[in-house]
Amino acid sequence: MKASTENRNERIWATIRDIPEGFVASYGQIAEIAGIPRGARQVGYALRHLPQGSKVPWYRVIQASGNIAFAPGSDAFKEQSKRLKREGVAIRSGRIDMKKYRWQPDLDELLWKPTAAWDDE
DNA sequence: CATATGACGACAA
DNA sequence: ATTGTCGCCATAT
Repeated sequence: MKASTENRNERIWATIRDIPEGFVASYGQIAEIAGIPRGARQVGYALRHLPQGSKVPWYRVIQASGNIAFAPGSDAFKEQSKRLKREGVAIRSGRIDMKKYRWQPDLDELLWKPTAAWDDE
């Protein structure tokens, strides 16, 4: 099987699982922490392939611009907005204030999961 | 091996 | 603030 591929997605999902409630992260940010610099689109790919019923907080991942990746008005868009608001993340005109809600992992936090940030081999 | 695709991102007009 | 272009990276055909 494609072990490398699955590992990549696993890493991405694991990283997303670390986003604390009430905060969000951009696709690029997740990619970087997961060890795939410039791999924002890969995060999108991984999310799109999320197994049903997974507990990964996919809705905490948004575009770097603060926008939700889904088309405004779409069901997915509504669902994501709903979940975020429920956690206390304010959405103004379909946009989120990154300055305020962007997840900023601490060094300590990263040290707890070294494999997520420093796996190069 | 060549193209097309996409839950992205940075930047120029 | 908006919109269009081009760059990126792994997959799918």
